[in-house]
Amino acid sequence: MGLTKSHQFSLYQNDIASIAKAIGHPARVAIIEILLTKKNCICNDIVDILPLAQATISQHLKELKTAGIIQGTIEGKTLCYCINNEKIKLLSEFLQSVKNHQISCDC
Amino acid sequence: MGLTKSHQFSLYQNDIASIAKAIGHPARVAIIEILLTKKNCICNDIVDILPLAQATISQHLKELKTAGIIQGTIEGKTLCYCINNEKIKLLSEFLQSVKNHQISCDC
DNA sequence: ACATCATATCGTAATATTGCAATCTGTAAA
DNA sequence: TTTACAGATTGCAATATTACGATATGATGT
Repeated sequence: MGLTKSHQFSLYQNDIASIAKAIGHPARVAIIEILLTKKNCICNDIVDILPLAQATISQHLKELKTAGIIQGTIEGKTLCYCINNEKIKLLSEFLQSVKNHQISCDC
Repeated sequence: MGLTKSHQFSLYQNDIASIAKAIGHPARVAIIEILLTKKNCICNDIVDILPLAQATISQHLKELKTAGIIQGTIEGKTLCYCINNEKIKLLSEFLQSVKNHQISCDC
């Protein structure tokens, strides 16, 4: 036990969940916010900004990358990260449909 | 170690993260979808629909409730769950701002 | 009162996540 | 080539999550 039964759920449900899960940590929300303040790409000041060790941030970046939320390209000595809107859109549309399907509720 | 450094991040960042985290499991995405198919409230068929034990589903419902995504009211013998749009909106608006801030990127 | 049904809670095992120091890798400057 | 820097990876400890059987709780019907 303790193993998530992913195979029991649809591809879509797993996809939505993995995007949301990637956003589900304050450090990763912070990273996304930092990526937005920089014009487009950021070449890693993140370590200086956030109160976490370099190894930890590298790990969080990897998770965001694995979930497809950010992309990184090597640019000489440094890495250049930016947000991939595809996944953001997918989750956004899911939330939109939740809002739309919502009917008056007495709860 | 192993303890998330929540206090190092803003209330907003923690809030967004906890909403996303709650959605970050396929079973919980499935539960949300089920709640949408029922007109407004659902009086627990979830256990019959999902391939998980009753205890597990109860736990997932609790997490969604703790995150503020769903609300439950007792209705005689059964419980009546429905979605609370406030939190959905908050995360939705965050994603919207991510999309809006996005500027052309060469990555 | 008793049985029944719907859910919650407890206890526990398996697995995943978080965080960091230390170390490795690859690029660029000296 | 040596040095220095930016990141990634590894190894490990602490903690959290997932899942479920068993049991508790609480309301309804008999």
